[in-house]
This record gives sequence, structure tokens and C-alpha cells, in this order.
Amino acid sequence: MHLGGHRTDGSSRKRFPFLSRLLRFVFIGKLSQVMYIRVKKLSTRLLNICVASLCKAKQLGKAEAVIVDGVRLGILPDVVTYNTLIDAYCRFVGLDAAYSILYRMKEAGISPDVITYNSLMAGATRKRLLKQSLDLFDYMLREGICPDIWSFNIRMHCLFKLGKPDEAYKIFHDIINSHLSPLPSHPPLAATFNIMINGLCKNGYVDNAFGLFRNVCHAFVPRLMTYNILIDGLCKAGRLHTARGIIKELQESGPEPNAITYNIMLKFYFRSKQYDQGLQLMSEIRSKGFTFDGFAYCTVMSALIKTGRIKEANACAEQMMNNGIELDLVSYNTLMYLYCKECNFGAAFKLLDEIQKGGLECDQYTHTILISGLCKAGHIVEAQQHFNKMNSLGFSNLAALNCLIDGLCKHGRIDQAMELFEAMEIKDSITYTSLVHNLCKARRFLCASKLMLTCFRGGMRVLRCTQRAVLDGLRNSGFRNEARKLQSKIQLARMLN
DNA sequence: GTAGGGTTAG
Repeated sequence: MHLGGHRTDGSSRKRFPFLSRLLRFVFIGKLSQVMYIRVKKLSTRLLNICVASLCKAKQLGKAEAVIVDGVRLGILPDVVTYNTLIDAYCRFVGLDAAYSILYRMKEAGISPDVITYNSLMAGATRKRLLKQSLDLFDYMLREGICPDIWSFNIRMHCLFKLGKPDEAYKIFHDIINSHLSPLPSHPPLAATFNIMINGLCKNGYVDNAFGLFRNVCHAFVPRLMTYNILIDGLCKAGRLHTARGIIKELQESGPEPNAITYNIMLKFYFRSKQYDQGLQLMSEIRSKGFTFDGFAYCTVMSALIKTGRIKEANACAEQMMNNGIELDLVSYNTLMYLYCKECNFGAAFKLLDEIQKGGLECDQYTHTILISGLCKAGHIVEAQQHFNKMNSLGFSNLAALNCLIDGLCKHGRIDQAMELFEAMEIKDSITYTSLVHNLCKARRFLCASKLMLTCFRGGMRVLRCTQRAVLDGLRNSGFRNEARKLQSKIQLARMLN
């Protein structure tokens, strides 16, 4: 049974006899033939279905052309037409483009509604323009438009992304309390729970997320998305055992998994070093008729690279490219990672050009992966050169600096690394761990000890094995007293942290 | 309109 909402399949086809023919032409891209069957016959409703299908296929230019033709034939777009277009521009182009549609919409005398603003807020949240998203909410209120449950859902999501779980929780509380019968099986309310569970996971409250999942389970059968969110959250928090349990529950009595579930599960297997199960799942996915998408290829490739299975990773990369997967920046960055790991810097630098030729802009990941690769291979000068280039492009990145620090240390330039360290404004526990460890290797234990204490004072930690390296080093090289002092300071820092 | 992929220390 289907109550409310709209669908573009059979039910519409019965009401509009030539719709299926129309849509077929739209989908195969023969727009001239669409024109041929006379758009004149279209009502605004049909125009909207047409615009929606083109938008879904990312054919925004064609969607606009259809609207223009519609106007010429006397079919005027309405608020739904513009909302569809605004949503698509938010997804595939950018927020500024969406705002220009909003402007044209107002010029055409059509007032935006709550759905218009929800699309803009969701678009801003997706593109991490979080303040803008919150401002849009306030602006909507000032315009006298009443927010609906989706507006609150999006606001919650935005607050979680901003790292404000307390404020997000307040909204969640309000939404739940505003419903007389808080059964989360109602679609937008199910989304509220999903956003809450996801937000809790992403903000480090996996236990609370798990608790909420268990508590609301009795009120509704968890949908696939809920499972996906929770499994992913548990995996990322290192709670592999609990994740395993949920996967089992899903396999035994849950909904049929989709490509996203499989990708999360693949990541789970590779993360928990169950490579054989991972590879087995890969063939299972294929046998079920799923084809690998860019997400799956990147997950598998990076797992293979990390575990040193370069040959298999290469085969995977080739398959991805042969299968016509449209490469986005993440795929390119994964390829960059592969070329760097196999020390094929010719291909790596060539890839930089390719990315730009493909109309994409390298980001901080691209540059950092290259710098890391150059450092590990001992090409410190080239790494520094690329670091300077990256800086001049406006990417300042702690991860890249950490790579340089480590690279300098490992290739006998520990004093240069210390100089760089002194000049750094921001340092994290990786910076300290790397330096302290390398100082130990160079048997400069007193210096390492001093640095480690600075790290503790800054509220950061270094790995246990690094702590032990410093303590053992001090003891074994005759600094027993210093070792004792350091030990008590470490204990104090542990208590304070 | 809410879920999945890419970088750094050991």
C-alpha cells in the first residue's frame, strides 16, 4: 500500500498515456523527439515529472531547456518545478547556482516554501557550509515559513556535523515530544532516529547510539539505513565484535543488504584483518549481481595497498578503470596512494596533471598522499618542494607536516626536523610520537623525554610503546633517576587526563 | 531531505 508521496512509475503512466513514451525518450537523451511529441500537451504536472527525471539524470541544462520550452508553449513552472531544480543544483553544482534559481523563482512571482528552504539547508549541510545552513533556518522563520519535521531533521544533522551533539539532542527531544504517538515507523520520524544514531556515532557516543537503537527497536523494525549507520559507527569506533553481532542479526532477520551495506561490511572485514572473509564477500557481492561502484573499489584498493598487496591493488585499479567507473577525486587520490606505495612517482606526478585535465582540483589529500610517498621513499627534497607548492596553493596541512618531520628524521636529518617542529604553530600527538620515537632511535633519550613531557602538558598522549621506548632508553643508558622521574610524571599525566 | 570510499606516527 502506498499512501501519499508521489511516484513516477506505473501509477502516473495510467493517468498520462504518453508519459512512458516521453520518459523513455528523455532517458535515452533524444530530447528533440521529446519536443517532437509536442511538449504542448504537457500540463505543469507533466512538466514537473519531466524536469525531475532530467534532474535525476544530472541533465540540468536540458531540464532548464524544457522549462523554457514549456513557457514558450504556455505551460508555466510552479513551486514544485523550481524546488526540483534547486535541489538538483544543490546536489550537483553548488549552492550559489541554487541561489540564482531561487532568485529567478522569486522574479517569476513564485514564493519559496518550506521544501525550497529544506533543499537549500540540506545542500548547505552536505557541502559543509554549516553556518549557512543554520542561517537559512532563521531566515525561513523570518520569512514567516513554518518549518516541518524535515527542517528540524536537517538542522539536527547540521548541528551534529558542527560537533554540537548537545544542541542536536535538544532538537531531537523536541521532535519526539511534539508527537503524541512517538512511533518511529513514520518516515520522517524514522529519519530523525537515523540522524540521531548517526550523529551520536560520528561524535564519539557509539554506546548511546547503540542504546537508542536497542530502545527503539521494539517500536519499529529497523530499516536498512539504520543497520548501515550502526554497523559503520561500531566499526569506526573499533567495536568490531558488536558490529559482527549486528551484521549477523541483519543477515538472519533483517532487510536485504544493499551496495552500501556491502561496502561497510567489506571495510569491516579489512579493518578487522579478516582478509579472506573480505575477499569471499567480494565474490559473493558479484555473484548476487551487484557491480562494484567507485566506493567499493576505493575501499578494497586502499585495504589492499595498506596490507602490501600491491599487485592485487593494481589489478583492482585496472578493473575500476576498465569498467568505466567515473573517477572522482577520492578515486584519483586512491590511485595516487597506489602509485606512491609502489614508488612509481612518474605516474604519480602525471596523475596530478590528469586530475586537472579532468576538470577536478587536487585537494589536501592528493598533496599529502604524494608528500607522504616521497618522504617514505627518501625523496625529501622533492617532498619539501611539493610541500611548498601545496602551501602556495593555500593548503596548510598538519598531516603533511607530520610526514615531513618523520621523513627528515628517518633520513638522518633529525636536527632539521627539530627546527621544523619549533616553527610549527599546531602540533598533534602524531607529531610528538613521531619525533619522540625517532629521537629514541638516535639514542637522544633526554631530548625525547623532555619532548614527551611537553606533549603530556599539552593534554596529548603518545603511544604506550613510544613511552616504553623512552623509559627503557633512559634506564639502559644510565639515566635511572631521570627514568624514575619521568615514570611518575607519566602516571600523574594519566590520572589528570 | 538521514547511511558507505581517500592522507600522517607506531
